[in-house]
Amino acid sequence: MKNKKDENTEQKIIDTAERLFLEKGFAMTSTTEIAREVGCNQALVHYYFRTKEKLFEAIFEKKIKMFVKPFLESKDEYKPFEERLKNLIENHYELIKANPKVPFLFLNELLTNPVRLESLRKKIGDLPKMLLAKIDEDLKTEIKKGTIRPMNTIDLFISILSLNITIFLISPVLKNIINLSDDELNNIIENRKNENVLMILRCLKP
Amino acid sequence: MKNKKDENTEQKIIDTAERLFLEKGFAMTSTTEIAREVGCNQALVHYYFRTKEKLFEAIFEKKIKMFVKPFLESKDEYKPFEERLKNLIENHYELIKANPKVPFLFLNELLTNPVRLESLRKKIGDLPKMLLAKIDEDLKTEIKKGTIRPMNTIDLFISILSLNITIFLISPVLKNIINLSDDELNNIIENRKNENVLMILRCLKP
DNA sequence: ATTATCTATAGATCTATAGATAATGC
DNA sequence: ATTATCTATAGATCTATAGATAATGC
Repeated sequence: MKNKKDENTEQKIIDTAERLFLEKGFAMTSTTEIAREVGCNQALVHYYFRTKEKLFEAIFEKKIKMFVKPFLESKDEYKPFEERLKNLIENHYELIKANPKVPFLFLNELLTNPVRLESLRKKIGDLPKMLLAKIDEDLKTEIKKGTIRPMNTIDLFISILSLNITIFLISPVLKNIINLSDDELNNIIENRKNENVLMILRCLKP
Repeated sequence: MKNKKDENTEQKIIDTAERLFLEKGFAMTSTTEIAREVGCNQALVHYYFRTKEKLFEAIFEKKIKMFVKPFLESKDEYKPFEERLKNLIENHYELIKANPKVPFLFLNELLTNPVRLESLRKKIGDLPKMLLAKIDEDLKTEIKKGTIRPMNTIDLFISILSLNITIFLISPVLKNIINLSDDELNNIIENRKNENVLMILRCLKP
């Protein structure tokens, strides 16, 4: 699993760094440790990526793109609002499920490093506002029609994000503290997608 | 604000350490930095607390107790289930609102340091399971009565936690990325308590 | 020739402690 | 006398680079 046999060293470094950064964050991962796990010497990590910061940024940016991309490819535009919303929630959930440690990485690095937050803002610019505005339009139309209770788009957004990310943020802690088996945890995770959709759709009702 | 004039040095060290640990986590805060901000030399931090780890643990434990305590003092037992639940959500929300950086501290330290997670588990033991069991009893009764749809207690718990913590976890990021003013952010935070109660109560309906 | 890998090391932390000196309490 | 504070320093990292050597591509 870890070593696709003929992976070159540069790729091995990226993969190992990604794994360690996701596990422990930037600050707690040293280039020495990355090199040790790759099985090369520490200087080689710097040969390929010059600095630990640049190595991290390459990985961080890849993850950001992975999480932004699906929201740019908007489809289903002809379907009714509720169905589009359901798809949005489910796709978002599946994306996180496939990358369960990414939410913590984003949170950790954006909260502890103001420079990183600032550079993210510069990179994505108005994108979040535009996406929100798009949903806002839809929502306002539905509210006018009376099919949805009056509410702010930002609140809807926060509700979805809250429900979708938290289970993945806390699952290692939950597993340990409540003493859950792998199966029990998987059941919970499996079940939550529907639970989240249900909660959001119900909360929209007038 | 920062210096209650005649605070002694030991207390100043605790307060400063708490502030820095909450801001940047254990790993990214050095005893050198704590001392610098306190205005003493670095050796003094170790004089009072011997190790950085012990200093952190003192603070961490205080925060854990602060968050566990309200759930041990269960009152309102005569009131109807929905009202008790509403109070629980609101009290939990207010507690986090008063300590908005604590959720990140817990998450960060419990996820990146397995030893800390293990020692927390040992300390609080069966408590979480017992609290869940208590809610479970209530919930089962209500489900039997038909006042609440069939659902798992753990899912209810996760929903509440998700909705209550996330806004505080993400607010610095949100503020920057969506470019919110302090007032706008405060409005959102003010509004979410009701929003969360509404969502949870609605999701319980049969 | 060029690229990949290694050894060695400078320079910057950081934690923790030893031992000296100043302040305080009796 | 005891407690609080300081200076100095050992020892352990860690990042980044210089310069040597091995492997590869033409």
